[in-house]
Amino acid sequence: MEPTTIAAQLREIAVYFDLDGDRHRAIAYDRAAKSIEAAKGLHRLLDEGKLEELPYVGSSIARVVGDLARRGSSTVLEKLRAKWPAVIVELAQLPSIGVQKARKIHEALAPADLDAVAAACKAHAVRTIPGFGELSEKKILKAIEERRTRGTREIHIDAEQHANSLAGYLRASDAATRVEVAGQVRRWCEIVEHIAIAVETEHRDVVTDRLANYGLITSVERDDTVVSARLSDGMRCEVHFAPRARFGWALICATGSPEHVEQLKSRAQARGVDVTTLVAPEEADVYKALGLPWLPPEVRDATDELAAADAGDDFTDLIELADVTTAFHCHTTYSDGKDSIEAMARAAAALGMKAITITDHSAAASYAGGLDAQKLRDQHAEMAGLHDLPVRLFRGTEADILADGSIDVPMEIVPELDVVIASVHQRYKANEDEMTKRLVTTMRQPFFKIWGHALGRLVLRRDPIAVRLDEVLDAIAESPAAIEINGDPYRLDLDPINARKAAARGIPFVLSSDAHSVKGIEAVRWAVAMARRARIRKRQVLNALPPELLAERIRPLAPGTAARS
DNA sequence: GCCGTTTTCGGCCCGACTGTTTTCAGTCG
Repeated sequence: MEPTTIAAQLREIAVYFDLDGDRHRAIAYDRAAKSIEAAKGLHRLLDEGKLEELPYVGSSIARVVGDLARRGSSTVLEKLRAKWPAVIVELAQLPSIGVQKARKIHEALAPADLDAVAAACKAHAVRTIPGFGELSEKKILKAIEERRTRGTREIHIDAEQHANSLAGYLRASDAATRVEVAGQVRRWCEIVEHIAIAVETEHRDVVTDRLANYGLITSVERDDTVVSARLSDGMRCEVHFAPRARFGWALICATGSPEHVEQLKSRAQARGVDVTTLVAPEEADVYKALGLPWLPPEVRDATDELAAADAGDDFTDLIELADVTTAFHCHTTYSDGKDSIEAMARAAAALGMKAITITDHSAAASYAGGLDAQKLRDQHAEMAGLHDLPVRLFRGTEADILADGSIDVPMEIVPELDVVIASVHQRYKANEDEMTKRLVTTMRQPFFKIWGHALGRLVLRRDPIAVRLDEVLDAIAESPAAIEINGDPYRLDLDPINARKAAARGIPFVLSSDAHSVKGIEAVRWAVAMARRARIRKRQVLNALPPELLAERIRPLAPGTAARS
């Protein structure tokens, strides 16, 4: 079981102790949850019996964590769940409702579930409880309705952990011969609305019983072929079951998108194929029966993938992680990174990279300890002194795009740089006209630059900047420039839909990690996934080139070009 | 339940904000 899953259950236990009125014990579990999440190598600590070395983890919580990790639940949690109705915990986890309000509602109305709470709000029964009024009723109703329609939403990295954790738990069942994570996680959607898992089994009831015992599951609805469950944080979870002969179709259905599946059904009907009875243990067997090549999950978005396949595109030349030669957009201790140049370089090599671009912040990014020309030259001096590194080093900068569209890098130092990334870090809220003009100006700068985390969004946390993107893309297409697909799992920027627009203009890409630590370099896998969703091929990705060719393509000034000031 | 001692039991963050009140309880970061 993954650390985040264990932490979620510790937090659930905290809610119960809060309900019991044991505030301090609740805080202890909350703190332990945070500690478990932050722990490095939790399972190693567990195996070595060293859990209690973690802050806020004592002998009691260590035992609970051990139980959760080994068998997916703990007697403490089971007893507390038996004592308190699920509706209280669900209520307490709604926004603006906490443990106290949840308890008051339960004491006054004893609702069976959230639907009953919603009904009570509509009947104006909640406002009769001391401390509640008209506004509270409206807020609660809204929160319940939002949860019902949307469930909870998670960014990909979080949903992936939840899904892997649940899949691992189901794999331990002897009755499950194959378990695959499917759904939006498998399609690398930036926002995941529900988790989906496909299970190959001849004994569906056995696996369903095991599912119901998973520590994070609060309710299970059994259907014919799909079991729908609710995780304690509100996330919906679908498990698709099929025997071996039908697993291919089950995995396709579980993966989606729903529209893609509908298109396949129509196609099957037109061809007189019954996909539900077809003997097809693998997805490829189903696609083959429909006259199609196996389609990567990333392109199953019901835009034009079937038409493209019919026209001969089998998507085998989409960019892959193994194609990436150069760890792009990496920060070091010179600005706001956590690790040294050498450590970053060795980490890139360990991931199979042949080169790394060191691109610390520029002077305007004072909050991040940005480098001025002198510090940049100091950094270059250190790089020149690093011998016997397993990768080639590129000297770069992630320069701020200033309000007037100029790039915060002194012109006299541009010829000394191997690469310039230009990003917006300030004045995010400029209006659409200003932002468009600013970025068009930036892109038309006469030297080669890469537009970093283009729209500045943080998934589910910050909206993209206001800009007429088409105008900026047109400017890039006519200028020495490329676009970054930033793999930081909180950014994922430029997004796949807009990246397709850029790709259609022939604009080249770099796939970066925006790493601020050695671990951060691995985030390039999200950049690759976003690029695959945008149907980007290996030939369109600059850092899939061998480093010596990459160097020529990204050098800010062509050899012999004088720097202009 | 954890922590840190005044070493084996007492203390555990707090202020802004909101909605409900008429002086405060509860949530959130």
